[in-house]
Amino acid sequence: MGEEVKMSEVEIGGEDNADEERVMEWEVGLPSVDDVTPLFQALISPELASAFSISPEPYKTLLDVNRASQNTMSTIRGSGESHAMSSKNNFKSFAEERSRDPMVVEADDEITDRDGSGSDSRKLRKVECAEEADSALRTENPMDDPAARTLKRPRLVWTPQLHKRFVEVVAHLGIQNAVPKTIMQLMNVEGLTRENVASHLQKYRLYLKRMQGISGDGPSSSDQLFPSTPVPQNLQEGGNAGSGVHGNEHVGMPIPMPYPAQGGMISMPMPMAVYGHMGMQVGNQGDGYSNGFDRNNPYSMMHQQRDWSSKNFTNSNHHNHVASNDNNR
DNA sequence: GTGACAATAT
DNA sequence: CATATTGTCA
Repeated sequence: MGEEVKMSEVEIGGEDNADEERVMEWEVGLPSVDDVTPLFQALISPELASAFSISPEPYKTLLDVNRASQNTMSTIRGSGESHAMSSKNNFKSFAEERSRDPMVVEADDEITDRDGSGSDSRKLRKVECAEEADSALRTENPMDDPAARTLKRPRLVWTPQLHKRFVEVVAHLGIQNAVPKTIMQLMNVEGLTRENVASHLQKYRLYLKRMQGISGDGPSSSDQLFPSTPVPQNLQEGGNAGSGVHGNEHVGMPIPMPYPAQGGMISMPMPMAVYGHMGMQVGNQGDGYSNGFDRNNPYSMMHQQRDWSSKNFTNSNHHNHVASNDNNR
């Protein structure tokens, strides 16, 4: 009890950084397949990756961890709410201004080489700095343990990539076999809990139900089940950690992903496709294959609600929720 | 005040 | 495991 009252998030008003309004309806925003088709282009060809022997997840070096934790500020909104706010609202201004500004083109961040050497001058960068500092303030506590396990983990944000992964897995399992536990395992995304999946699955099912109920324009009309996951082209593939090379640590390849995919994308896709912002975390930039979500930290996004349908640009700063790359499974 | 998400409880 | 409820944010 004490002061769980949020200090002044409302009065700040800066919270509206990017999510102006959520349009909802996943289908919305998904143009016709025709529209998206031409846009097709893989960020990095799997073969190319293989050719270069790019490893998805070689190993977690101390450096990585360190870096990750550094960038992994995350506003742990579950536990400590009070302290964080004060300094946060400071850079909030930037966020607000930026997001409101329609011509925010400079947001185009290149993930190519940004180890933070000396190319920081963007406002965004500044924001990051602020966040960083902020997190530092909170994080400098005695517990040096990078894992921060027992702490409540931040709210999971289902990024398009993550969702895509989810859908794929469900598709492969078949709706009938798609149960939280299995899905979670197949997704093989560390940090993802069964609860997370269950919750999302619930929503997903609702979505499916809604779809077939209404309209009937479903893929197969009476046949329930869902879309073959058209999977948006841009983020398509690549997200999969296992490019075939070196099996993952344990468990090994989760999903073979046999499925057709681009060959016959049907219809009724998911919403999360078009929007290409992503200010993904860091941590694996060196790997060279940073494309989609990291199989290690599903939480790499900004704060909480999604703007998937909204403006895609806005790279956003939001807060970074993140939960270190650790999990207590 | 409403809607939506994710988390949590049943 | 599925569903219902709650909490939080925009």
